[in-house]
Amino acid sequence: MSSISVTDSDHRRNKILEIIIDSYVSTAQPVGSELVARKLRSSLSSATIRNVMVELEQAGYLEQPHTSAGRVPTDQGYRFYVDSVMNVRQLSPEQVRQIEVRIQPKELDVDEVLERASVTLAELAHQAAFAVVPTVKQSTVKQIELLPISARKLLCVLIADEEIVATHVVEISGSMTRDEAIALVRFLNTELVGLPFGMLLETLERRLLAESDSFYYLVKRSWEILQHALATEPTERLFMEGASYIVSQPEFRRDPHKTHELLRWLDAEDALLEHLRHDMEADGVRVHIGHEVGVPGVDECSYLTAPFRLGLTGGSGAVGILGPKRMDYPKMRSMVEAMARCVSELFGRQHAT
Amino acid sequence: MSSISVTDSDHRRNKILEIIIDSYVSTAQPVGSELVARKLRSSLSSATIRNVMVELEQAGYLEQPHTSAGRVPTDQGYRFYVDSVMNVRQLSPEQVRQIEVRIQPKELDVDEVLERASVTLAELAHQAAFAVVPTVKQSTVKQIELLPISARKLLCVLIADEEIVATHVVEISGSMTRDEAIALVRFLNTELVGLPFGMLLETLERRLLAESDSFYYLVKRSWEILQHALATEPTERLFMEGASYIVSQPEFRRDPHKTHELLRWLDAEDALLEHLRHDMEADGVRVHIGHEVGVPGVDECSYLTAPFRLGLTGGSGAVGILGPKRMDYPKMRSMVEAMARCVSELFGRQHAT
DNA sequence: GTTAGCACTCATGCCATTCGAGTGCTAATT
DNA sequence: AATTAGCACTCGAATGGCATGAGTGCTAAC
Repeated sequence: MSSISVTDSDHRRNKILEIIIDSYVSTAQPVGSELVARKLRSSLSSATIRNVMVELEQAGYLEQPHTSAGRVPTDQGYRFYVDSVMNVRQLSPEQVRQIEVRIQPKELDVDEVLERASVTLAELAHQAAFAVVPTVKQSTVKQIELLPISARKLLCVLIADEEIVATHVVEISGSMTRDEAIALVRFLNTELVGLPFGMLLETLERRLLAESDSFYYLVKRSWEILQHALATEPTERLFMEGASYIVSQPEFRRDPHKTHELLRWLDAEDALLEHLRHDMEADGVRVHIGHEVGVPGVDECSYLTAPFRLGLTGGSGAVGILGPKRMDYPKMRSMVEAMARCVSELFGRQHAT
Repeated sequence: MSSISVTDSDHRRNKILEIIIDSYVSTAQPVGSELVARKLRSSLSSATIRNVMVELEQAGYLEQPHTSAGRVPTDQGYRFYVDSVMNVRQLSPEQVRQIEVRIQPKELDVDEVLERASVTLAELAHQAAFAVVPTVKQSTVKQIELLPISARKLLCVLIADEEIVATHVVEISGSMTRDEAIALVRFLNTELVGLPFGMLLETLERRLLAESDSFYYLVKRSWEILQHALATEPTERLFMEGASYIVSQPEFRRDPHKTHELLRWLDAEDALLEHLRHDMEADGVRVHIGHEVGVPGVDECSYLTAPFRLGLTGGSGAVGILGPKRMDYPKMRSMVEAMARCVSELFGRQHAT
């Protein structure tokens, strides 16, 4: 009996929290008890709502900008809402189809797809959107080619399983005959195919130590070339679109300093990637709210990420949305989720054929 | 006699305009006659300065935010200043060396150099900086290679004279034997080398019309492949860095709407490129001030560009700085100029070897 | 041509005031 | 025991009056 009443009152509390957050999200104004009472169909008076609101405030979910104002969700409040209160929506098949159409590339190129993905996400969500793209470095060797382009220069072409391609101009010490080049390519494509790019150098080094290797010279040359090529290859690339959506939000109009801090963070791609790297290995949508983002100046923002994988062997990446903390989480969540699925499927299907 | 007095008074007028602009640039505050009188060593009274200031105002070079405020330069005032008043500085050899060091790439890759160029420019100038990079499409064919990567897919590698490389995965209709591929590559590299990439398709089409061409099949196949490869190849790429510097300027702190408009413009890369395309063909530094930029919302900004060329045959690009109209033009000018020269030399020297 | 002197303008900052949205508390009601 | 009406209270936002002072334009004298 007591348990029933507890869940009942819990349910009501959550409902009220939901109304407050929904309202605050759409108006950016502190929410008063009167308004909640009106939105809540069950005819409770504003006084009762007020009692519940103090509970929610004591629980750390709400706060007041000042004594005579309505309530505003705290970071913890948003967190609880996202984890336990909001009802997760799904995009309609129609909306999903729209995404599919918009990310369809002219040629199946990872970069192109994910550039499109971030643009699409930004436009549909009216928020800043991003995509982290795995490069060859995260994948396994499908093919390696060397094209001589001048006396001392080679073009080293790295092709990963998902047909991600990276090219690097490598300056070689000494000269290289045509036959040598052919032998080298043959060696690379018989010995290294299927290995992760990340382990190539290590593998070759191990073979170098096993001295009497009859391929010693080939192994050494391969190592030199790949060392150069992989050194300048980034592990992932970042696309970012629609930063302008964010600064049009009232919280940033009020406080230009926040805008500056935010843009400084976005300018420093490396710092951003460092944050996103963790999310790429999660296996579902992740939400980071306000201070959770962990960057001092940007506690007014939240971001959501959804990971994807390219084929079975391929590297992993993520798409995401960045906006003010006060954002429509259910909608944003469904969007990044759908986008990640579309990207995965696009390359999964591809991989199957 | 009268001519001497005219130039004299002209000279004084310009000097006063210079002082006003310099002062406004560094403080963002309207400049009063008293302040100018103090900065101008020749002991003229503020009253005289005021008389000159009305002249300058009537000439359209200055304006007053309101009756009881100092003067502020108009767009036309900046324009006159940039064209005729400011004394052009040169960067010290030391500063130039710093730039050279910072843009030195690990491997000689156009993208890498110009990414570094825009980052460097942004950091040194404390302004947003950009670089427009020519792609293969603007250059001439040095080498073309085709690598089969699966039954129906080729990797088409386009190498331009300056060793700019572009790769495209092309899906081919029907199958292609190994011999065919070899013949095709030989054809491409004997018939097309030295031609501008922009004219390849045209050239091939002309040969197709000359029906009895013994290579008919090869020509047709080449056309198909190159058509796909070139279709998705952009003509230029844009690097943009340090947008955060701009929004920290007082004009944007005061008016968040301007910030929004500016970022919207920067978000739309295509529109931006359209603007920059003209400047790339100029043969010196170009300055666009306020409304001259031609974008309704961004009349608080100016940008400078300096073109560069990659080698002799290579495509042209530009580096530039974007900041508030109220910027240190002499300094910015010397910086973009030096940067463009460094980039040109880096590739020029390269090309010579 | 230059300058001292002066009246005039107008944005800015400051203070007092009002206004009202929203609260917390208490006592009455269900 | 939960809900609610009633009410005093708080405090930000908006308003208006007022003093301040920076900077101007004009005039008359140098």
